[in-house]
Amino acid sequence: MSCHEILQEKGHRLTLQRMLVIEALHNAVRHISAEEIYEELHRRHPYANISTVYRTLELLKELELVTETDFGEGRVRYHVAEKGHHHHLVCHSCGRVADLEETALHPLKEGLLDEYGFVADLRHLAISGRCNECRSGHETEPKLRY
Amino acid sequence: MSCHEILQEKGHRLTLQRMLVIEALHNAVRHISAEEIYEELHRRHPYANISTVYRTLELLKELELVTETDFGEGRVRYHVAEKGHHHHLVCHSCGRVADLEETALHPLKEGLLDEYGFVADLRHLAISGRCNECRSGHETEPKLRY
DNA sequence: GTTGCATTCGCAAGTGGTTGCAATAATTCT
DNA sequence: AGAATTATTGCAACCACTTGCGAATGCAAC
Ligand SMILES: [Mn+2]
Ligand SMILES: [Mn+2]
Ligand SMILES: [Zn+2]
Ligand SMILES: [Zn+2]
Repeated sequence: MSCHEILQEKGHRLTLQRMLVIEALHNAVRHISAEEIYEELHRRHPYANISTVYRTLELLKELELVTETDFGEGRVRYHVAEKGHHHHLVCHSCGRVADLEETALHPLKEGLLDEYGFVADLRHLAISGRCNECRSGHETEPKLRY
Repeated sequence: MSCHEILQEKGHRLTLQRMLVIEALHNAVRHISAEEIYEELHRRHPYANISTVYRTLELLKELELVTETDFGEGRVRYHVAEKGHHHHLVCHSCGRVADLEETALHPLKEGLLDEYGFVADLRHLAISGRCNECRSGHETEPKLRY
């Protein structure tokens, strides 16, 4: 079911602002920031305010329609949930961002459940560290791809 | 070796401001915020500015003398590394904060190293989710203990 | 269509944290 | 000790994000 439908079904209004935020999220190639979403929104609706972007993102997060990920940039990035749940390995040395299957964290999730009865909420995580390329001395140019 | 000694050894100056920040960190019972550190600093050095607190914390993080943890409060908390490295389970339902042995994340760390050659930097993590008490319906009063 | 009510929005102010810059303080050199 | 050099600080402005509030909007009842 689409974001639009879920929003309406739960009794939220499908305003132009919200539709444009959702569209920006869907059009994003990878992970998009609030500021980038706002740029899209502002182009087509100049009176819109960035606080509406943040409020819409908050709502979409609550409904689990988007995930929020902190890549350590000083700003956070968003991704529509229906495009898939994966995690990331962020190298603090070269800046490279690698994808990590969601299943890579299943053992941890199960361990916390078995030993602590704790249901961990691990979605769209960014784990920082040092990547294989940097460790083996092949210092390549940092290519940030969020 | 103490924070003071390591700081000086690496050629950093041991100013009154820095000593008071370090003292506040050491006196803290659990995890202390920048604002709380600043209150201590300001009491004994009224001209000091909070940006000095942030800059000192930044320096101590780089030297791996303190760890930073985001408990999801909207502000971040600090802990001197020599008091021990543990992680936390934060319940988003009741607010309870439980300690998690560092070893609980060792399997993940090893898995990432073996399969991706990635050396993950997992220190003083806060994992959010739903705790055992909340899951079993015994809704107790939320006791935040950072 | 008009009225009434709840939701959403724009705006401005606030929060936690960072940064550029000029003044100050510590360290090194003479 | 005094001068030159460098690190550190205080201050103000800024950044990402949040929030209170009054105005606008959407929606349902008449
Ligand atoms: Mn992703
Ligand atoms: Mn801790
Ligand atoms: Zn790397
Ligand atoms: Zn709980």
